[in-house]
Amino acid sequence: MSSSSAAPRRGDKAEAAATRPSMREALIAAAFELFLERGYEQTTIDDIVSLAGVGRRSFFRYFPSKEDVVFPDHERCLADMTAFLASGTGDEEPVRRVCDAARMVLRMYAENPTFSVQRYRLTKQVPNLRAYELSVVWRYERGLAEYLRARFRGRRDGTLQADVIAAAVVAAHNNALRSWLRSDGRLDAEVTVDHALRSVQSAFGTPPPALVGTRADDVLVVVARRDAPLWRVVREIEAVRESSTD
Amino acid sequence: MSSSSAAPRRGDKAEAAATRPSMREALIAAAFELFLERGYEQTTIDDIVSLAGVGRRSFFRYFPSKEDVVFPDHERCLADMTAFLASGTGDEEPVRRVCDAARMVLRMYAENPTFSVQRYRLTKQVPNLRAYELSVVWRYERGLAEYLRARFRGRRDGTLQADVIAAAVVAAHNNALRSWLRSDGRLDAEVTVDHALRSVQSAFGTPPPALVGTRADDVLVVVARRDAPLWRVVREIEAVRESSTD
DNA sequence: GCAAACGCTGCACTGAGTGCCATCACGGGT
DNA sequence: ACCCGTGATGGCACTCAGTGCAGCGTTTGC
Repeated sequence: MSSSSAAPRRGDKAEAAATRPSMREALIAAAFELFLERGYEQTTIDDIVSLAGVGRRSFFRYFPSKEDVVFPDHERCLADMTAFLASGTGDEEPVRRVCDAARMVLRMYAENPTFSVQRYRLTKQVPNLRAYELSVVWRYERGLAEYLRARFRGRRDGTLQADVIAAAVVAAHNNALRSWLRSDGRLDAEVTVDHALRSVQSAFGTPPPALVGTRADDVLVVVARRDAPLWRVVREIEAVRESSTD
Repeated sequence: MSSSSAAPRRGDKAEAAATRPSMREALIAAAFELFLERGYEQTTIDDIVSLAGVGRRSFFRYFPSKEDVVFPDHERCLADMTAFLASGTGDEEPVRRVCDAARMVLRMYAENPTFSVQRYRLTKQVPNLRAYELSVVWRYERGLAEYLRARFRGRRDGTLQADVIAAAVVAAHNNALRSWLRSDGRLDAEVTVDHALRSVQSAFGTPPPALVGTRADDVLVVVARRDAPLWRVVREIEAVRESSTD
């Protein structure tokens, strides 16, 4: 969604509320038209505003910098994600929660496949845009990390765990996202990201149920319910190993 | 090492090879003097070059952008790290190897504590520099990920695992690095980073040994050597579960 | 109908970054 | 000793992103 979905019909005053930022949309459309035609760096702000038929100063009213026009929806998405994380009751499984937050972000990409692919190709070859994207991704990662830090408060190495898990979730998400963007429609975004996140979730998740761990000399014997979450098993193994080996 | 360690004595022609870029050092010194005195954004290139007593054009001969002068040593460090990763025989434990690479980077920070702390304070409050630092960190992360991808070639979800582990290593490294930079000398850099990396290493390490997994009805029985890397155990469990439950 | 507010525009200015050419120091060759 | 090629430097002019300011037209509230 975001950028190009809303048609920029103008004139009617009743639509002002719904189509308020028609100028914004026009600028985005003009910018991408030129970026795709002659490249990002070969396009100046003047080119964009003259194609959109607006004043140069207006561009910077809607976008603080030239890079921002390429990521028009991330500000809102980031706010959505933060709101989602804050909306919890506090007793959810933290790792699952941040994975769900990542899935939200993916959904935003998946809503506008063609736009996302175009932007991907653009950012892939323009160092400036790549750098900007990194700072965007960093803010997502900070959002996840802050949430986890709060949830892990008091836990040993809580902030370390939080930062590492946030980074792993973002990396998995991006890996899957890029696979999908490169696949040209042959992959399903949700499935791809689910798979990637599941591997992170199983590595770091720390859910509920039961399991028994026993140690005999230099062999470890574990008996677990087949439906036990993998990570619970791992934690039990860890506990047994540390109580003995250390 | 890096910036300010080499004394910029000039004149002797025999030293030309060793002290070649004395101008580079002068520019870095002038830049930091002004950055610390009046701030990064309040300092123009003209201010720097006039303090250093050189022509404006020469600045851009040594630094492609204003941001680069803040990170004068990363280019070399990145090359060192890449060379280190490439220098292996190929039979090292991959995760340990990338952790060692991260330790190399830390050592570069630790060699110039005061410089590193100054830069940290600068980048923390200048968004522009923060963004630039992200792109630097990203290149380190890509270096690690590329190495792991090569080592994991053929493994199921190899690139995914590689990206996630690289991200986790970088996150752990940065978490520890920042703790150290904030600690004002009260922490030991090596110890702090070692601790952080060890937690990642134990979570993702996948070294040598053996393990047996068996399934009986709705119960899973796992027998593993006590020194088996945790992750290897998890992978076996995963394999058994998927082959049955799916 | 008026006034305050808001959105849009143009203009002039700063500062980063680049291309081009003149200059100068140096080392090698004659 | 002289000349010349090379490379490092400096100066100049230019493009372009981004900002502050002032003017102006439209909308909105009273």
